[in-house]
Amino acid sequence: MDERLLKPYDPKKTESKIYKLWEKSGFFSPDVCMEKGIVKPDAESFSVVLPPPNVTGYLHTGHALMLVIEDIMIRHARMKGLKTLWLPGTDHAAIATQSKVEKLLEKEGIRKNDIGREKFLKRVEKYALDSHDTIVNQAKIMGASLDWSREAFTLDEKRNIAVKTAFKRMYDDGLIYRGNRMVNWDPKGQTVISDDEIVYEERKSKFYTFKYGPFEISTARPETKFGDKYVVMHPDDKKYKGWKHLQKIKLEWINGPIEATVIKDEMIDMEFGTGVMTITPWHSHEDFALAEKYKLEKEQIIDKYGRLLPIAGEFAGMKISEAREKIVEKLKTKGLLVSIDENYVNRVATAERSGGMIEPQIMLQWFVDVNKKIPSRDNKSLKELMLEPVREGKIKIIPSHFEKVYFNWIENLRDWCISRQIWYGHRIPVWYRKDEIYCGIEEPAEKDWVQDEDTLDTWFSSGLWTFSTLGWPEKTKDLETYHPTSVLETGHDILFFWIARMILMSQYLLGEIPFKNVYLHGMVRAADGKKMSKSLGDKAIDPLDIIEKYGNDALRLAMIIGNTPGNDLKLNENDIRGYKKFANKIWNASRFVFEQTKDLDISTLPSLDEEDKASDKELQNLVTEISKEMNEFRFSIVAEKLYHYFWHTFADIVIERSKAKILKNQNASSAKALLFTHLRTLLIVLHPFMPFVTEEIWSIFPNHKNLLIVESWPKYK
RNA sequence: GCGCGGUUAGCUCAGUUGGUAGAGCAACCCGUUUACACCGGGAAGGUCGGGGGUUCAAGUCCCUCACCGCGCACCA
Repeated sequence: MDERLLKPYDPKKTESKIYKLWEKSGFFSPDVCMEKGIVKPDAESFSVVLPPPNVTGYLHTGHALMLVIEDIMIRHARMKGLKTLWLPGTDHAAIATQSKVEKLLEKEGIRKNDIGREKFLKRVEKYALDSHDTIVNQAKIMGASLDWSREAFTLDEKRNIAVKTAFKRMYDDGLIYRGNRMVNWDPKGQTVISDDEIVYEERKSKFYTFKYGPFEISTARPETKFGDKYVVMHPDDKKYKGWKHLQKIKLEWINGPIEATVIKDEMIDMEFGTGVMTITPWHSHEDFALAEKYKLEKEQIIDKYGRLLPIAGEFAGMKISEAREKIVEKLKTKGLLVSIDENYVNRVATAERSGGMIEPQIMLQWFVDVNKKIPSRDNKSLKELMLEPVREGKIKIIPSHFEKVYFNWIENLRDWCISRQIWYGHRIPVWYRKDEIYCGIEEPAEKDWVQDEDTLDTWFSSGLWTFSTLGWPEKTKDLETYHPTSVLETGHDILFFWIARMILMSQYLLGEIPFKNVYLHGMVRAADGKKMSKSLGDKAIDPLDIIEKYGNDALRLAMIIGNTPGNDLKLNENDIRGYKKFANKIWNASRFVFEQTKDLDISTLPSLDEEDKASDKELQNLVTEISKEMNEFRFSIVAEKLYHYFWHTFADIVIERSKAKILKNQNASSAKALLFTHLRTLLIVLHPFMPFVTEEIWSIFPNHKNLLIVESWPKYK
């Protein structure tokens, strides 16, 4: 009897040892599996790219869930003999990482502008590297069977070439353009952000109504009203039928008399407020659109630091927050204030990362045109290229109801603003010389060219992830073998940010889909249902603490059983404790089997009696069932069935029955053979779910040829 | 406002094409029979959110209402 079996199963002693064994074997790499004859050269491939964790610290329970689900898929595929690649990497996460480091520097009393771009970037890179090391180390503790030999980083040299190549192609095709357009300016982070990076917060604010000539207008933002010289009403509004479109009126406003123009447009909601509003085209998406429609003048009121410009007269230079009440006071003195609603609730746009209040501005930025027809892609637009594969079922989203959400997002999609005024990230590959502009992979050779100061939205490089990691733009063997990837598994919160952008990039640059299946997992919540936030650094449950306490296999089962795609998971310590017992149950059952079968000649197993044949058949049926369910990604149900079968059929029935047979020496050989084959099969099918305890038992298994990680998945009908 | 998801045993949740409800944990009773007390045996527990419909048959399909959660849009 192996000494290890004399004590209860000890995950702590076992897990790191087992992971090292796997790493040493090289089986995480499909190339090694082929060299060693475990995978046939003509085998089908199964590939997954790891959604690269941000290098902003450490892994949380959400990452753990992702690693568990993907590791299960990968281990299963590998055991089925597929050419299996799980490719790791990390994401530089431009804004997220930069603002994290800025906050750290703040504590030292340093601002990034004090030390300059170069020095600051050094600090960020150091931080990113440390985070990377922590993350890789954690992923290993979690048992992820990733092919580390192919590891990538969204901001490394190879990925930079991919980014520049992608940018240039899109630029040459007219899909990337530079223009003055309405963008979301974050005065706190001092950068533009995309529509998707906005978080809306409900806030109670004052809602003022003022006299505006013969009209009354309402606003929550009096400080933007200096330049308002257009007053808009609905053409069908009977209250204002006396006024004509483009009619001029003179009126007294904040800083004296002005001339305003009446605009009649159907965008107005007659029922809201007084049914009349003035517009501020420079600082509102909707007003901008209206101004474009009627070719109205646009004036900037607020600068990029959130201060009022000279147009504000005596208020110029003031911060918005400071100016607001003073402006209201002045209007009141002039007798133009009608009322103040103190209980008005509106949604305030804030920046996801910095928390700053978004100030829409017209700015010169870089955009991706999502509506332009692309000749090289059958005159389809990027929008169409994103819609098509999902609509046609080439890309399957699990659970399928997210397809509707996806379509809805694309239909409302505006051009994607990709330039950012931050330092950390891929620099825009564009150079300027007076009025000339040059876009290229390399810096122009001649003198006097100055590169664009801005960097790219981090999702631009993430969008290339399925193929930039496989060597694109080079035509590599990896790219040919593993792209499109089999599954993209990630949280549903980045459906738009990432999944949509990957489809965009792959469809446009490669003319093929990036992945065949999208498996969306839910958010991991604490037992009380509260969100375990990733960006706030809230370590409600640290996956590593759980592993320390209960072992990896237990955590895995707790994350899989009862967790279906798209639904949130409440992580409950009781469950984890229960699955720790299960790992021990497997351990003890194995001890019994090994004890009872040590005299068994496993080269010629004895035949089974009728009763045992029936049990054997039952297991075969189970294997058939779960094999099908594995292929449909129904991991929750498979894990539950295996748990139940092992405990309540194998342990409670098969083992118990064998005791009597062996004791009485009636059909003892049949019972022993059944114990042996049952345990063997169960260890194999349990392995993707509980890799550590099964691999450890496998190492004690008589006559095992290789590691369990590369053992063949049992045949099924 | 538009859309999506949820509502099943005390708790957490499964339940694939419709065929008279399942698991884990908790609680209850019995048991220390040498793989395992990180255990075994037994019993209990649900008119599947409300209402209506289709069907021989509905947790499962359709309509409707309520509550919870989420996404998107608007907010002068």
